[in-house]
Amino acid sequence: MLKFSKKIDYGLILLSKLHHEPVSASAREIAARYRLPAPMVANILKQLTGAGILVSTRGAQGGYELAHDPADISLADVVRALEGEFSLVDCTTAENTCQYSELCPTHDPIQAVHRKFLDFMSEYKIDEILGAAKPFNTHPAPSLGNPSIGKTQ
Amino acid sequence: MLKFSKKIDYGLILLSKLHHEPVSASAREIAARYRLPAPMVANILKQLTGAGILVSTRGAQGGYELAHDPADISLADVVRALEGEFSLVDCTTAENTCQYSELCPTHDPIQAVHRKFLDFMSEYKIDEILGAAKPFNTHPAPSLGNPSIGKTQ
DNA sequence: TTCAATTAGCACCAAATTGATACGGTTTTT
DNA sequence: AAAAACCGTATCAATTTGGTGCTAATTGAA
Repeated sequence: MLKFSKKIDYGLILLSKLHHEPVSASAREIAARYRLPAPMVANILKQLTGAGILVSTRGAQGGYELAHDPADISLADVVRALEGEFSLVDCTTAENTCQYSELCPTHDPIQAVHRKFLDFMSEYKIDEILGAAKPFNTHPAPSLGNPSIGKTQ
Repeated sequence: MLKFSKKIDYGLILLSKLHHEPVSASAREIAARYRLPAPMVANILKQLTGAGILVSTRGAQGGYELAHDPADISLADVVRALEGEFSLVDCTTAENTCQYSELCPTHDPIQAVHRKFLDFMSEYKIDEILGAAKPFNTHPAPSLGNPSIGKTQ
């Protein structure tokens, strides 16, 4: 489906937190603050670190910080870090060239749509997102810790 | 994940076919032509008809045709017809207002991203897609009938 | 008027993906 | 040493997706 996964949803919240409170914060702290599932938060932070978006400090008093200015990180970077190379349809990647591309009547135009989505996300730097985000969350969230309550369909 | 479902992928192929060969075509015919799974094609055509994008004629010699000029049908219409109202995250729809929107630091900016995606898809009329599509497929496709071969990840 | 073609509307199932958890290992500070 | 914290990986349940099947209603044609 055409939807952000929870990982991306959560990931943007975590980046927002790290941007507005630029002190090294541990996974446990952040999870507690936003009442998000702790192991998920840990996994997401690990992936963002692996992708070079965050830097980590190990050991006691360790934690995570932004590795770059948020103006240098695009939405596409975050998506790539958390769910792999963006691909609107399976036949967009070079290694997995669709063997029917010559026959498929919509191959070329769908590639064009793919590129437009990718360009949009690549130009959309997360400082735009984080800048508009509320600085931080004074009240700890209530019982359920899910920022996207209210299932669609 | 941020990806077109097969339904949308197939749906665009079917629309392309109905545009370039504007005679009423049956689900079986189209499925056979593009070597797509027949029941899937039938379901997709039914959904597109229900959404008013196609018109159907029942009975022998029946089939489907485009209901409108492709310049009047947007990518958003097709997505909505085949996988319901577009929603980048769960808390975008009015009925399902996220009860934590006041607390969630990224609620507002993510809504903005959602609207940008929706606007893009609403302005993207499918005549742009179908116009660039190859008129039709002279060779019947080989054995496997999947236009998106080559799985990503 | 009967028959075959075809859409309509379900209900169903299996495979893939996602959301979430667990655990043992390594690094660093105190 | 011990505690805090990250790292890697493996696992598991729930959801979604891709795909199928069946029965009824409709229509054109033999």
